[in-house]
Amino acid sequence: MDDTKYLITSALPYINGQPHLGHMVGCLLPSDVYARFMRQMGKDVLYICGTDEHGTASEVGALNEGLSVEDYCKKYHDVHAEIYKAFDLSFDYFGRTSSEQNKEITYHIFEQLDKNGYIEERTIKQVYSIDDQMFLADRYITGTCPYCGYDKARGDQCENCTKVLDPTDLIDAKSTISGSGNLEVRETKHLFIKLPALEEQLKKWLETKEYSWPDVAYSIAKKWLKEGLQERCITRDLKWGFPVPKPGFEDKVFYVWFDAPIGYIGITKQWSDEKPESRHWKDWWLNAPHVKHVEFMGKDNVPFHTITFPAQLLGTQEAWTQVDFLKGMSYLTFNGGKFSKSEHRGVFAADAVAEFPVDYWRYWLMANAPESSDASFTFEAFANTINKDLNDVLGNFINRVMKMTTNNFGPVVPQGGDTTDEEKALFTRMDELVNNYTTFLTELEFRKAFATLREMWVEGNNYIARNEPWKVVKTDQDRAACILRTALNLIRIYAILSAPIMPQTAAKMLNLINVSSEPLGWINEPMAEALICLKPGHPLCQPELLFSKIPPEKVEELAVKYKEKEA
RNA sequence: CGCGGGGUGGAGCAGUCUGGUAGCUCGUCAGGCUCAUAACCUGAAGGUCGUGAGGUUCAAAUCCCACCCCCGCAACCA
Repeated sequence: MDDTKYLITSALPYINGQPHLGHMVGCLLPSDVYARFMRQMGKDVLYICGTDEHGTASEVGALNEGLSVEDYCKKYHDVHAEIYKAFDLSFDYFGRTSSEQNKEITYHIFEQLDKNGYIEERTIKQVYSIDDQMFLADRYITGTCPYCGYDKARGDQCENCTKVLDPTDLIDAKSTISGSGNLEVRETKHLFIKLPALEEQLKKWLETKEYSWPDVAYSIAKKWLKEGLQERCITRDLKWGFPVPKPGFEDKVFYVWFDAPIGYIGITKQWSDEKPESRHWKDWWLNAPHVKHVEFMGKDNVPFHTITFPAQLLGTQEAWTQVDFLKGMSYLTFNGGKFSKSEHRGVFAADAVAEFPVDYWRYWLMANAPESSDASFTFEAFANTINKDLNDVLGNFINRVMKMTTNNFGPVVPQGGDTTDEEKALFTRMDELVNNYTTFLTELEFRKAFATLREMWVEGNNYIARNEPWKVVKTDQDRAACILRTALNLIRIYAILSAPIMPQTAAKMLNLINVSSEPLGWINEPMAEALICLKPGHPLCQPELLFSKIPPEKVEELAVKYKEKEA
């Protein structure tokens, strides 16, 4: 008996701002599809996500909206939660990094690191904004680049000439928060995690992942180690965050990237605290060798999940669950460029669900997921796929089979006829495809998986076209009954296999053929059995269209509306 | 400058690790069918795989070298 438990986490979306399609496809959707798939496979799954709330950006965001940071974060936490619910993300718990539970675990991990000698104090010089009454991260300072004269150079780097800068290099430096030029350099004391001391341990651990992690993830991690790790500052001079529990640092908080990944653990504890009698967070995180941790994230997050967070855990010298498999996604671009909130370019998740059914988005995004390289979203491509794959191939198959059946045999699975070589050929082909599909999903090869799912739909149309039941029914009722019965059984298979990517559509499909969606398992038996599951006489519902096409006018309208094309 | 990823028929991708007559989806064209959402099925045309009359090899999209282009990263933005 397989007692492996699967801990599935999606990178925690940052609280500040609305999630867009890039966020959805970068970690949220793939993790959901995987979690749903694994649950259908009968695995013990815990799927965790939440909002990442600390950092300067929330403080600034709150300031701009005239809210306290607490209220601001609460507000946007709810916004995120609502959107993800609309996208049918099936989190077991959607928590917050600002929770008490996360604070508790962050403190514990910090104290262990400190006790084990992995923390050191350093005094650094940092720019202080007198008018903002706060220290500014280099990013939050702009001025004129001393090398190229670009007047919007940031304190860490000039985007124009790409030179790496020190904020004190800037001419006429200003705070991006208030615009004030009233800045001065002050000394400030901070805590650093001694990553170099953990380098050897980390390297050893990482090497065990060479063949199980995707190339992108492994090579990014290896690059960091190759260049040599540096001590990393884990505290900040901010008000919003967890106060540092160390004498002399009470007025500082932890750096957002210190407590954000710990959030996976803290949120698990939020989950278990709701039902302490039956849920135990430690079963998933501490001394839990049977847990496989699968993480999903965008490629920008990879170093934090492969280097800094694992190092934090290693340094405690406790047996925390580390990442076993990690799926790093590339970026989805909008018409070749970046999604940009400030320029209103791109489609935000909330817009998306207002325009089309969620399953359209889920299907398109996953079938075209940016796995090996960045992918581009355009409404034209989107409409193309929805019209072709969902309407013409899948939707039409279901509709033609349902109508032909009810018109000729009434609303029941027809009786008569025995399986012939035609059906046996179909069984063989479908066995192969289902097997491939399951393997691709297990290995998180999403594009390949959904191309295979589509192939199964095509196979259904193929079977119908070859056997021509509309002709046969005039001469041989029994044979026609067998063909349609087999086709109706295909609908059941399609529903079950489509459920991870299109849960609502899958439920509708099962409704049409009067099959309960509870519990929803996987197809593990051979097709010779699976395709005779619906027996003659089983009642059917009235045919109903599952999808509708996106007309060219709509594509044009949306392209303009979302500035894919200039109006 | 450095690092990572990418550059394959009109579009989007697979194949590259383990070298051996270039594959898939869309689109296009032709045919079939008419049960079905003018949907479905079949077939065809179309590329020599960023560049180099580079290297290795009997053989390179696949290995090596140089260069070009695109995207991203560069550790106090998350």
